[in-house]
Amino acid sequence: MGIKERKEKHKEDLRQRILDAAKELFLKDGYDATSIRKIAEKIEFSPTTIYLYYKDKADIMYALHQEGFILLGTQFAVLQHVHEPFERLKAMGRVYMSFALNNPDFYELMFIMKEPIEFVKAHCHGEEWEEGEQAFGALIMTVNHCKEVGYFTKFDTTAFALNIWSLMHGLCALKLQGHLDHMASTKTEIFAGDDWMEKTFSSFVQMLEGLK
Amino acid sequence: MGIKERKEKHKEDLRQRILDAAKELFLKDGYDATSIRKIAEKIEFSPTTIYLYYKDKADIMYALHQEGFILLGTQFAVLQHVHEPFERLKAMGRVYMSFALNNPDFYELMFIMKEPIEFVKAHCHGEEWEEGEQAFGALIMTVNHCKEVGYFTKFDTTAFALNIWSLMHGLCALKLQGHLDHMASTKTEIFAGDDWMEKTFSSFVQMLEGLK
DNA sequence: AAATATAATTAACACTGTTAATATTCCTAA
DNA sequence: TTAGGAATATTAACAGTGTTAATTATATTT
Repeated sequence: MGIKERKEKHKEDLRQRILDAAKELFLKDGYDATSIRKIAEKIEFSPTTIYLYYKDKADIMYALHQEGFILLGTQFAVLQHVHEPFERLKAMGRVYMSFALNNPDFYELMFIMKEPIEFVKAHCHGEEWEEGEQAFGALIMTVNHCKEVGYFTKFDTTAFALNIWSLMHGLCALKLQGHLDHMASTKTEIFAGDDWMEKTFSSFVQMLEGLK
Repeated sequence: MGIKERKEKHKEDLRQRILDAAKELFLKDGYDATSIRKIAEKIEFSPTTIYLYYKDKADIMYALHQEGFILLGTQFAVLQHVHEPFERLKAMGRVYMSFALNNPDFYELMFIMKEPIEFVKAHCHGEEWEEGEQAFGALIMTVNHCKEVGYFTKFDTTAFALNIWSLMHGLCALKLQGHLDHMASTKTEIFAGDDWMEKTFSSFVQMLEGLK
């Protein structure tokens, strides 16, 4: 039955081609401008064909959402080689920030938009979406390691990890949505100099260092 | 020329009626579901009439965005009566959190969505949008007052204020987009109990208290 | 009352996601 | 080899969206 396998492979191929086309459009023009019809045009198929391979637009975007988490996951994975826990924590912050700045569309899809997480809730009830949880798991672990070497000893691990994630996310989100730049350009007397993301992050690190 | 004035007033009235209809739909069904046609139907006018009073949809949403900032501003204004700076800072955090939870659609429009801030950039070049900046100004002032009574003395005021805003925004945004609840429901062993927003905020306050 | 300015409307454009019905292709069994 | 049936792809259509141009109705001024 080699023919059936080839059929299956062909089908899997087309599914991937749809995703690649979607990804290209998405990274170029963003979520809204990535329409089913444009994806179809890119792969030279009829728009409705796409619905034979993906449930709907949210399904396609969820697939990209997953790709994003895998990408962030691989960047986090490298940091497991940094043995000193606090150094690793700082490095994770830097990587998170870089990821957001270098992949703004992915970041938006992964952490800002509602659609993908609602798709998870609606269709992936149960075990799915390990990728996202893994990243948070890595943070929890690192905070615990930090506690072992004397940091944050008075704090609840989960609450502290949420603090860190909230701050990093808030900083990235405010930057990406243009709020930071807007403040810097209107409140010039207070926002002297530039790179306030870096300055804010440094200030946060300084804060954490005081908690040893 | 009393007639001309009445005409002007009538025109201003319709502008307000459009905004009220938009607000009602927006608070009920959110941004996307608030269409020009639905607004028009509500005020019993033709859809295109709306374009005689507002430039486009973003213009209407910017008006609501402003209303949101005025609402938050009034809630902040009350806190000026809290004299002890650190107490005031904590109260501001609580008010910010409550505002986000009680007015999720407003919060999204004000701090999460791109459209309104891009509308500001495109059309309100210059002096406009004091409301938003005022809220941040209040935070800067309070941080400075905290420094005067011995808090955060080693930190740059602007960077520290950005830290606080980032954390509060990140926490609210993660909550509103469903990320917090998702984590709590999948990582049950780590997220025992509930109200992790409150727990995270408490942890943050605990952190700030250590900086005296 | 006629001319003009203002206000509101209809019709249309160019899109969007999505579904039902139809056509085409391909593999299997007689 | 050919007929039947399943899988795949397409066309047509629905119900929307924001927005603009052209047209009509209303009110004001000359």
